[in-house]
Amino acid sequence: MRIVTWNKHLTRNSAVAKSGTAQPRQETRIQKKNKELILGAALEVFSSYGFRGSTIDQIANQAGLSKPNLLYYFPSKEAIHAALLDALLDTWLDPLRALDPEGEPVAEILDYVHRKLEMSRMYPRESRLFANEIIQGAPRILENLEGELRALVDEKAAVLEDWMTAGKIAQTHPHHLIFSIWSLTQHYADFEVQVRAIRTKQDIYEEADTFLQNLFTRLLKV
Amino acid sequence: MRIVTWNKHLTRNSAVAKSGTAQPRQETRIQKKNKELILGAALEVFSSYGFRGSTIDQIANQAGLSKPNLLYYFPSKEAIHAALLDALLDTWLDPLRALDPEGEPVAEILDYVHRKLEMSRMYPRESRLFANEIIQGAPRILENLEGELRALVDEKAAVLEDWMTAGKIAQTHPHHLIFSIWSLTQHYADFEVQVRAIRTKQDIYEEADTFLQNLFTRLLKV
DNA sequence: GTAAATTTTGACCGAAAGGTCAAAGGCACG
DNA sequence: CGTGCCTTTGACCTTTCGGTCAAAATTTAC
Repeated sequence: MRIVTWNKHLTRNSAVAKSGTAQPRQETRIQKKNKELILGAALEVFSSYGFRGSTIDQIANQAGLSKPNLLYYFPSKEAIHAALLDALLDTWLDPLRALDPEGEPVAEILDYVHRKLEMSRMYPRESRLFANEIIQGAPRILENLEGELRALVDEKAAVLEDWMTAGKIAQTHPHHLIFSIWSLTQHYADFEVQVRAIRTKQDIYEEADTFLQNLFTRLLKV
Repeated sequence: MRIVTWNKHLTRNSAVAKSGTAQPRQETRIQKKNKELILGAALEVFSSYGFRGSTIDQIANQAGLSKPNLLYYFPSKEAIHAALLDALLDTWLDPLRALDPEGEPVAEILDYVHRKLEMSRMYPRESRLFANEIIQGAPRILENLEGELRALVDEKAAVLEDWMTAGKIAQTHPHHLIFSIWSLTQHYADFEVQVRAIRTKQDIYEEADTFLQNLFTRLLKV
């Protein structure tokens, strides 16, 4: 995925003026700090209100910066959003990538479920950021879904299918098996408000883990 | 849930002037037509962009009305949204209400799954309207979630628990069983773009139905 | 310590958004 | 066929929003 870093002020810096070639001068400590600050604030805001529902002022406010100052680091609201999705999309799929074709089938899948649930527990805002984006038609990441994501899923679905053919796990639809893992685990992050409105209990994720491990154990048993 | 119908023009109509009591004059045919038109358009727009991401102009445009004309029927953007959620919340829970304590346990649950999936297939926009609202913290329906919804879920969870105690279905966490049905079925509506990006196939819902029936059959088997 | 570069800010701009209003255009009914 | 209510509209108002800019403040590099 394309990394978005056209810093206005960096394109007219001394490196360019002196050498004529546009080799990006390295980030200053302030730049690094503030970009992280902004992305953190943007995650908070975008995940709560969606792209169109969020304002630059909200993000700047959350980050403790003035609006023009924020726009000094990112050229537009779009750019912040893109940078966030960009950074996230990669790490978000790590649990699925970790599914090992050489491992013990049932354990691999149960591990995947566990890791994915852990992602919901640790990074609910990230989960909601994606959820918001996808519910609203994924205008900014459709390409990635049809490209990278689809390729990865197809690859892993093939692994699952092999396991089924080999009689290591029960026959089901491999793609829908993956969908089911996503939906079940992400539900606890994306619909957290609803879950907590109904089930007022501290350790929701512990209950969920027990429930899901049992569910998939039963589903996969040959 | 409170019904929202303070039509500015109806509060100063002749019925009031003549009798002194505020008995709402019945809706004209034009009012009925246009209100439906507006709610339909609003569903389309709100479900695509969320509340804050949608504009009155978009809705008016979609409905083929001018903005002031739309605001003649509903006093504000808020009011349209409230009316939509209001009407929907009720019917959305019908499948769960239909779960019959006297029925055959496994069949009842499998039917519920089927009905819920059918809702996703027939009313994906309604599903996304809720999803948008809940992901963004459910600011407008939190009360309903903690009230009506929770009561209904608790009631049905008790039924499930009875079935488990009686050995009619396998032991699991009843609340999470309900959550799992919601998440699995709604996923196909809410994340439709993602599902279709990965699985380019016409009859996704047929596949899903087969998959889910199998999943819950296995989960519930004693 | 000073010159150059980086960072921050207040003032400002044009467009879009939610909503109002008065007046005009229809419609229904005696 | 005219009177009174219902419906529609264009013009307008205020606030919010995304973004710019020039100048001031601060850091960095020598």
